[in-house]
Amino acid sequence: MPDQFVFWDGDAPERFYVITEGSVKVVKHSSLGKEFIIAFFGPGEMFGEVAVFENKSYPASAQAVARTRVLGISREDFLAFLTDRPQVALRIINVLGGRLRDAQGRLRDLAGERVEQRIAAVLVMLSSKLGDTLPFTRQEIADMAGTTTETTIRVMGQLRSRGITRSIRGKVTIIDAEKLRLLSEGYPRV
Amino acid sequence: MPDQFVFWDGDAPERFYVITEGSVKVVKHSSLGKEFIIAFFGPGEMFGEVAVFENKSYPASAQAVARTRVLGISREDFLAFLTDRPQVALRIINVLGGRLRDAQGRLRDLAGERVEQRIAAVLVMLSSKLGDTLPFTRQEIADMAGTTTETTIRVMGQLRSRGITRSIRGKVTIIDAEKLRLLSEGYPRV
DNA sequence: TAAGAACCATGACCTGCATCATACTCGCTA
DNA sequence: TAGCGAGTATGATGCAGGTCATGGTTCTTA
Repeated sequence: MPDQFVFWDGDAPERFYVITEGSVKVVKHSSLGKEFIIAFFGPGEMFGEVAVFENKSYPASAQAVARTRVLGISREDFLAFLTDRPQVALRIINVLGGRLRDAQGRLRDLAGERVEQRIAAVLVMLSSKLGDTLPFTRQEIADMAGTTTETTIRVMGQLRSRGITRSIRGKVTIIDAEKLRLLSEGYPRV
Repeated sequence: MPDQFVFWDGDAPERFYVITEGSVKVVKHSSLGKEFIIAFFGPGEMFGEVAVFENKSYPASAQAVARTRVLGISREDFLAFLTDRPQVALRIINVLGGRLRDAQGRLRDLAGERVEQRIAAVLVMLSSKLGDTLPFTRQEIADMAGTTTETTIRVMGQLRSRGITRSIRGKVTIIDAEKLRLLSEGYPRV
């Protein structure tokens, strides 16, 4: 179901999940309740596996967006499955490595760059996974870029007037991917 | 040698490293050259392994602090070593998982919290690895918290006058770990 | 088809923090 | 032991972007 939580930040990690249909956002809340979206996952992707491996409570919450089906796999089952399939372990290392790389890149962006650039970076990142049409509201984009809805609306207004994106209610279309990429890398006015 | 680089952001990943002596900081530079410290590693810890596994160029630079010795391990050697030692692979998954968890926690902090809180979070994180006396300058702490040296100095001045930390030239000592933890979690004035 | 709820948009204001400037202090080494 | 560089400290100033308020528009569902 939309908006239903698969697990909450702090829950004990009974199982991790693979998405068979729909998508899931992983969110963390700041001390004042502000939401920050750590990642979106779609069909075929897994989430929650870090907590399961470490056997520590989930470090974030997972919430379904749209109609979603997930497959839960228990810790024991998976560890047993893993130990005599080294190839799978290597694959997982790769997935984790990729996510770590992503997270660190975003860290740098959040720390050093300014909003316009951060929003551009989020859009680039999303379009690399989802293509040129992104099904997100400004609210959600704001939560991913670590800024406010209002600021995102203003920035996206400029992007539109510069012919870089177009958008209608809940959907953003990237027109000029190249300019967007330049922006995300810090070239001032493209 | 101090300040010497082990590898640079963008280099081809020939090997990854294990520290035998000294320590290493992993840094990324923003588009304007501002430095952001992603992680510090000490003896026994490895770094650069994500790039090696994925066989993509290093996503950040690694720079020695103090006198440091590292052991380099090549991609082929390690993959060969790994494939018939599933336990090692599991161990690596754990290490990566821990780092991912860290990175995501810091992401939320950078996005949602304000400087004082972010600096407190950095100090808490460091002290959990290094104990109560931290060998860092305000400059370095600033680079980890994603702020400026001046701001860090001001904030640390307040922390000192509130009896939470003490510090001399290049060293910070945590007096009241509990208050610091509360601060890092967002309790306003402790 | 009316009413409510999301979403988008814009203006006015204010503040946290970056930036710039200056100066003091400690530790090193020539 | 003088002098220089790195670290620490503090004030003045400016601005990016957060906050608050208000209104319009599209979607939904009763």
